[in-house]
Amino acid sequence: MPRTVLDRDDAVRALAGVFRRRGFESGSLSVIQQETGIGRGSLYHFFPDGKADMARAVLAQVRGWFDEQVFEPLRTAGDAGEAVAHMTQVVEEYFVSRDRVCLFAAMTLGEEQETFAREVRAYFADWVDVLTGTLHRSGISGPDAADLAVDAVAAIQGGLIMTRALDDDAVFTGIVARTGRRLHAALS
Amino acid sequence: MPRTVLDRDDAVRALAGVFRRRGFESGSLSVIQQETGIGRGSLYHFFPDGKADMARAVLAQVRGWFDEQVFEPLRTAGDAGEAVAHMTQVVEEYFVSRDRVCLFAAMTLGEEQETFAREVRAYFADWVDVLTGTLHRSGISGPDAADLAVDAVAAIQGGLIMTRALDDDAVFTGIVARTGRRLHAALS
DNA sequence: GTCTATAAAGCGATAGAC
DNA sequence: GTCTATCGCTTTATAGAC
Repeated sequence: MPRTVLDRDDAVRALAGVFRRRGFESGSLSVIQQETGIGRGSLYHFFPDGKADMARAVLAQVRGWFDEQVFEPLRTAGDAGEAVAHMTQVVEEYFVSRDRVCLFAAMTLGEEQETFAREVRAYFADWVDVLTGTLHRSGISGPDAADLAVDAVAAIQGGLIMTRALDDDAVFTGIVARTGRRLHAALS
Repeated sequence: MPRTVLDRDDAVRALAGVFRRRGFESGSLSVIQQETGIGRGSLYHFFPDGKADMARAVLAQVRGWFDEQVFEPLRTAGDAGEAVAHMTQVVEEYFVSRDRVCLFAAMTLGEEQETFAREVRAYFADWVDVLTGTLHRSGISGPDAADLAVDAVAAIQGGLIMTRALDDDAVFTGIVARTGRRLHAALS
């Protein structure tokens, strides 16, 4: 028996995978144990409050990734067109390589909705706000920029649903490409 | 104690409400019993195979509603502009009055994904196909019509996620309005 | 930090009376 | 068609050895 010793970050990454594949409710501790190879003891050592702690940690890790890779580049971008191109590229890679599931979107359904309402709202509000800012700084009016930003984030999220439903990655990549094109057209 | 006697359709409607509010996995039989007022006995009388039967029945009822109210009007429409306006109007009313949850979209996550993959795929594929047909018949090229249709359905689904996440109905109604406008612009 | 055993509660599903 | 009682199983969470 290997009895591997790992740190909390490894556990969080493994948990994120399980939650994406099985959902938060369905991903029982037995399943988590099997699919991650982490025993009950370790799980409760890292996450004393159980599943709620695990979900919190996973969401925080996703949030951190978006802060670094998506939100901050949009905030500090010189050229809005490049920033939008960068956003669509990294977002597409991110979701395609992670089972086409957005864990924050998943948290808008079911019981866990209320538990993580604050974090979920902040994630989407910040994404929209920071994209609105990028568009606005390059000359688009406030209201137009806000509409374009909401529509873009919604398109990406809807694209994830459609690509899972139709079981076809091209649906998502097509939607992301056209979303980028629409933003680009508004910038010129 | 009332001991109300009801038929299967009443039960299906009540179940749909519970599944929209709590999710399919979280909606346990105890919760279903409490929130619908239907006892375990009645539930298993109407749905002998248990929760899977209940989910199947609820999805079938939603599918029937969309066939009548959305898909068929799009198929038989004379004027594409009117048909699109009708679609956006009834779809907006439907989801706003039903907790901003699309049960088919909810079924693209978690365990139940595989169980209902066929029905989920058919729902979204038919919606996209029938809308593509409406746009194509009014002169839009095949590929363009298909892209517009996928984008429109994705926008609506993404709009539901965003409106739940931001807890603001105006987000959904705004997205639906602009989606209708975009389709309308393509038709002129 | 990891393991196993186990407690306590909740789950879906069934049986049989009414 | 509805009710209640109950079975068997799985769940989350804990305890204590290593």
